Amino acid sequence: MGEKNHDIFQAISDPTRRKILKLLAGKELSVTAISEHFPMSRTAVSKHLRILSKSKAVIVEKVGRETRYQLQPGALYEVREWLSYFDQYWDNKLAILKHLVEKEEDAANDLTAFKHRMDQENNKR
Amino acid sequence: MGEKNHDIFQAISDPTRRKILKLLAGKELSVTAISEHFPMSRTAVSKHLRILSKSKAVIVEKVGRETRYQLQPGALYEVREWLSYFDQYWDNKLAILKHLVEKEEDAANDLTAFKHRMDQENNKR
DNA sequence: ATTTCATGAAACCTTTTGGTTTCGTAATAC
DNA sequence: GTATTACGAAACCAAAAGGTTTCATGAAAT
Repeated sequence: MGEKNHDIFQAISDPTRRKILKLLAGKELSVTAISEHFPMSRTAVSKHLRILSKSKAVIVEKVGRETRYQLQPGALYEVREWLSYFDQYWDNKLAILKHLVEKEEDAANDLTAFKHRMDQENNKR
Repeated sequence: MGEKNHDIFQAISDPTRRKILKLLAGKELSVTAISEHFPMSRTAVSKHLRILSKSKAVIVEKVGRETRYQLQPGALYEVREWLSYFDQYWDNKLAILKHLVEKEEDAANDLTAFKHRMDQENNKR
């Protein structure tokens, strides 16, 4: 399986991996704990986790004899960024609007806050 | 190549296909026109187009002897939706900031542009 | 009518992907 | 100390992905 794969798009292209990411949302889980949710071998799940790890979508932490995986949502930023390019071409304006109203108002505020912090970061350099 | 593939995540996992989608943003293009942008055969590009078509990310229109492809951004909604699930875990602002810093100014500019679009959308309401 | 152009279908090839089973090893439990 | 647990590495495999070349066909141009 891909050893040099750092591509987040590739990482989330597999349904099993997408499911793993959702599983890890909020809680840190061990390999065995994760693999219990899937009808495949632990080893197979472990490989998926490696791929997710290479793409920085999760981070690894060794705790005793377990390997705990944790979600790192920041890696999804690249996808979000790519998607946003198409915002202007989105023909289904109602869909966008609905989305914005329901889910992205908070995000907008967060982004504003970021912008501020970014500016501060930039000024330091 | 995948004959029964309807998965938009799979469709956008390939960099060539992502580039094609950007190419098609705004303008309708023929197979030959599209393939001129890539270092591979026209046939290969044609296959990518079929995959994009199966995932509904583009629509086909026959015009005389050419086949014109057109972006259908609505297909990306599923991805957007999936991503939005992680919004709540994104409040790990340091992670995002880290990403931004790593990506330097470009990301910052993109963020600004994003913010702008958000404001515009919000003003419409 | 003939040639040229735009394209898809088919056959083919190599690499990658997603899975398996087996085995080794380090940490914990007994 | 021995057994058990948690895991990864390795070898292997079938299928899918991504590309190629060749050929057939329909539309447009000459």
